[in-house]
Amino acid sequence: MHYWLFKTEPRGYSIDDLKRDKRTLWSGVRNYQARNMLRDEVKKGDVVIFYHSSCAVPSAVGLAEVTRESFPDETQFDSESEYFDATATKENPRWFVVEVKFKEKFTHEVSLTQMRKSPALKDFRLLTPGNRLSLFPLSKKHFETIMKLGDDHIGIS
DNA sequence: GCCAACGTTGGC
DNA sequence: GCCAACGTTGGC
Repeated sequence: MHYWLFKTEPRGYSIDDLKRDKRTLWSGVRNYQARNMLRDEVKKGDVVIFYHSSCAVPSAVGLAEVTRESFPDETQFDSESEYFDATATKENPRWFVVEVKFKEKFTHEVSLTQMRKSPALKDFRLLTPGNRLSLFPLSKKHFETIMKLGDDHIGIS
């Protein structure tokens, strides 16, 4: 079992949207490094931290679980879609999706600022300059540290 | 809106 | 294969 962080812009698709939908296909990934991980390494049962980016308070906001491993992203074949890719074919698809289901929305979100302050997250990928990958794996240690930052906040606010 | 840090594209 | 130009991401 592996841990992942998936970035999303809440204006586009938020943890509340996932909570409402229960399940969703993680479509629209159009970066080769992210694609390769999505296609080859994200496995059923893996745990996903949902991260809101490009918003007022960038934060880890909840958890999801992978319920289906990679298969072709239909949006690449849809000329109406913003994710359409004219070079992709059904026989040779270029982009992939996984399915995730909602697990929980954090009572206390863990902000990027909060994470930067944690010594245990010094080498966390999200915090390294220029990190632009929309998804990446994280260690159990980092996962547990983030969960603890949320727990520790209880009673302080 | 600014800008750093990328990734992608395309001419050569 | 190099690299300049351009586009995108995403925090601030």
